Amino acid sequence: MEYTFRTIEKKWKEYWKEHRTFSVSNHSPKPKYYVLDMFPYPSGAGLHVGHPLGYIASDIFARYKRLKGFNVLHPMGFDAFGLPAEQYAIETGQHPIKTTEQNINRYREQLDNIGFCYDWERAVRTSDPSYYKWTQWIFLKLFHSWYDRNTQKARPIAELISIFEIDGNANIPCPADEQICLDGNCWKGLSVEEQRDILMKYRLAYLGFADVWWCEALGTVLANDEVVNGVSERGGFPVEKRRMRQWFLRITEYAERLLDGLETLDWTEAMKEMQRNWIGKSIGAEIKFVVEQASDKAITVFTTRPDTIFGADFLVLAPEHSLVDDITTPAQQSEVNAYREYVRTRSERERISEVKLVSGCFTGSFAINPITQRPIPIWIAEYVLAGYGTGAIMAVPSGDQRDHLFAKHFNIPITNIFGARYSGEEAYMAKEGTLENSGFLSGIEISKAVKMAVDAIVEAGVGQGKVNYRLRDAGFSRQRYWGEPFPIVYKEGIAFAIDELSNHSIGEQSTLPILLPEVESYQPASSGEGPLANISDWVNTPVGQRETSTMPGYAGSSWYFLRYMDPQNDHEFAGRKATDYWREVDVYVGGTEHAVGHLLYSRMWTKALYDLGFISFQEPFKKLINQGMIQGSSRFVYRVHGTNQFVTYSRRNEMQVDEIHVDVSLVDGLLLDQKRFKAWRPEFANAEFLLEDDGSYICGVAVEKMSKSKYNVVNPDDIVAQYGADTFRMYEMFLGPIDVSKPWDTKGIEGVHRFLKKLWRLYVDEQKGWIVNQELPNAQELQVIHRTIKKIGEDIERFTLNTSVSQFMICVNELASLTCHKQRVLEPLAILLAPFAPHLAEELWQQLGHSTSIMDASFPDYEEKYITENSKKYPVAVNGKTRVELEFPLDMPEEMVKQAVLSHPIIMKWLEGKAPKKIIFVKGKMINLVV
RNA sequence: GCCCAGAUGGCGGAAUUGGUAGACGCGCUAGACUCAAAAUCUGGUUUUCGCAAGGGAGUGCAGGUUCGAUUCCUGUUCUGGGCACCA
Repeated sequence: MEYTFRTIEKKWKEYWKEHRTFSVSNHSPKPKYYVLDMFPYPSGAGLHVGHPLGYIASDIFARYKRLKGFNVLHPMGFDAFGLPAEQYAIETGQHPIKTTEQNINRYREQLDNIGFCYDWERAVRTSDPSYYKWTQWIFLKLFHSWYDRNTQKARPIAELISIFEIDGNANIPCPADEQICLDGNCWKGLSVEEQRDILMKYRLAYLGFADVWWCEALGTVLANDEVVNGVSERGGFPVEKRRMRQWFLRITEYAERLLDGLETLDWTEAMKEMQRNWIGKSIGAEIKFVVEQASDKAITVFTTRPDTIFGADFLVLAPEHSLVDDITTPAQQSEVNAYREYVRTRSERERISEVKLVSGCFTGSFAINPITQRPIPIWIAEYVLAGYGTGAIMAVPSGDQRDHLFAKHFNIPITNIFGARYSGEEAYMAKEGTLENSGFLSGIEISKAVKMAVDAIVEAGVGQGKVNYRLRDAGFSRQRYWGEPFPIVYKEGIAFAIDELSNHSIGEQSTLPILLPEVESYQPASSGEGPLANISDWVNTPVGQRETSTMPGYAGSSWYFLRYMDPQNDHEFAGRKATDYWREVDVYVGGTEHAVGHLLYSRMWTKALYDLGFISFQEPFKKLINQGMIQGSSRFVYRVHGTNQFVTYSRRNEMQVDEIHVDVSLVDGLLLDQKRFKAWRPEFANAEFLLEDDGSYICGVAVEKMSKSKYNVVNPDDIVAQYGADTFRMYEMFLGPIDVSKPWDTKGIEGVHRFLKKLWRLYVDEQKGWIVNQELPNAQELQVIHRTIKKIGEDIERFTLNTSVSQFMICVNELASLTCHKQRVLEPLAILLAPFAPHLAEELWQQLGHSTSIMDASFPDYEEKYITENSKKYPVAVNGKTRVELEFPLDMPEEMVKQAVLSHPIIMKWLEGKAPKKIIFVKGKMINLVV
């Protein structure tokens, strides 16, 4: 009997489905374990072999945990809202619901093909009204909440109103505008409009303004992705920034907790570091500079180096800064206007990464340095961003390279406050040494001067110490169709949540979910609003207009892990019993590209839901496993320029050639199938070949991203059809460590396939059939299997699954050479294999005489006594170079070992009669003689 | 530009805590079985000098620490990911 993987895999897939083997209950006496994959966006291209890498790893882990006695939640779903589906709709007129449905079905088939143990009964898709109802619901909770800095938690906005009615905002500074100051009476005297305006400045989901890419020619707002080299990707039209009213999430209030929470997480240090840098906490000071010509106007700068205030030679404002208009002198007005026009065409990335080109513009005004009383010029420049700090800096050219380049370029005189350490050529950026030429700070160590400077600033009443975060509030509006509609209606321009208005007054669509309406066209509205603005029946309600933006992609993905816990619940986003049972995700597997987006937003949503009392934990993902990418391995043919002749790899330099991607399926290793190549595309039908001496055509190779256009995409379905899902799963793991990128090479899969066939032959003989016997294993066999049990268990715990596959190979090679067919060895081996090659393991398990799924077996324990060796073959080195291997019992006294080593002829030869200076003996490791 | 990773044979990779560099597999190669092929099995395979025994070099590059460095430190080059509206 051969290893007939097709029959076996089909049989067990049907068995699992029929017996609901992977259906998970929220009630179990077993301890819980939650294993989650980052859910996919179902693109039209389907899955390629790179996508399932992480899914296979987490599937192995989930199955392992189940064998270890846990009740394992391992769900999958789809992040189904997004730009590509909408783009496709614009191009083809097909409704995103339809194309998304098709794509999801395709993904589902491809995933099922690989034999994952997902509980599909729990599947979610973010574009389902039954799902986005709760995305909208959470948005409303954020809208109805504010962040209490005193208790460091979110609270209902109703409680804020109660406080305002008594004390005003005396103890609750406004996060959006610290100038706002009111007492209880003052609050009560405000109009509803004024009150709501102030409340908006406290809400966790709030309306503000942000710059978006506007493309006049396309009449639409573009995503960063759709802007390439300063023009629209579609059509190449000019784009510019336009300020629009947008929803935001006040994630900045959570900055400190997001930072602190990292300490409790089992994530890689690199991942935590990226989040820390993104949050970007910096400690410094805000300093107020009064404008010389208009003493009622002041510019507040944020600096991390208040100690350098004596070296401040000019101020730089972001070109968008609200004071620019006020301070620009008539003489400079046209230059300032022109410069601001230019900046509107620049992306933030370009603005901050530009190093060669220094640009800026003088406003004509001067500001008074509040400590030195010296007037200094006020400039605007693109390297200062409106959204960071106060949108204004004090430039210290002798202490900051950026400022230094600027001063040199515009011939602004530089004050040296570092003496000889400032070269005049480059700024002195180090925070060591003493300050000079700095008034009362002269001669003071920089480390001490920072605090002294802040004290002086506070004393002078011109500023204060300040902690600043690079983190910005998260833009939450998209001028798009394919996303969650907002449950918001504008009544005379004021935003109301639908639950603040009576059902009657809004008319239809007055309760959650606010359904995404059908549209005629996916083109944006003329105003720059999204396509929803075109549906006047939907937009207009008896009380006012609905919000026409939709929510961004990360809305649905910020909380989906909670929905899996209780996916059918139609009166809560997830029942408290369910969330209390499953709690946070124990292991989350996904790519590092989500390091700061999705992973930060999910953390914030979790904290907000925790604060508001809806869940009992405040971090969503306890342990994070990063998964690398599988790259494509492209193949090239070389066409002689201007002809239809193709020259083989080794001769390509003999003539002028064009390198052309050739479909990898037409190539076996490097060998081109010439016949199929001719049939591939009409223009190659009459191709002629200039071949190697042996008549073969050898292709060129490059490792690139897997993509359709490079003809290097490998579909898992094809691999599964040819080798089986079990081989595919093990091969993906065998390729290398989970977290690094590596190229796909179909050729290599045969080794893994051979291994599974070899393993099969331990159990089944081609002629005799089932050959497992009941003999007792000997010491060697016990050592092999117990070593394997140990290694596989440790590897899975550490997610080093590539070495597990190696260990399986070693184990099978050894058992084969021992001709071991003993049930007591092969039964535990089948269980070890179950997470990796589940179909095959089930088949073996059944034939071993079991009537239930192998998933209900227990992972075997190893016994140290079968593994331990009592002697060690020591490498013996002289001066670090290994000269001989000598075997000694592990319990042999050190002195005796040394004696034996010294009297060994090879060692004596290397010692040349000299006595070694030192003998290093590391028990169980090595011996080194130093001469 | 900034932040975070990575670099080891012809290829994917192993070396878990500073202790035999190249496990395991691919590829290549020699052989067994076969009329032949497939499948399977056995041996060889970092490189260099050498008939061999044996020696030299070697983990991107340049230094350093150490009895000993793929592993730690400093600098540097290249590649990948992210940089706030791709998901």
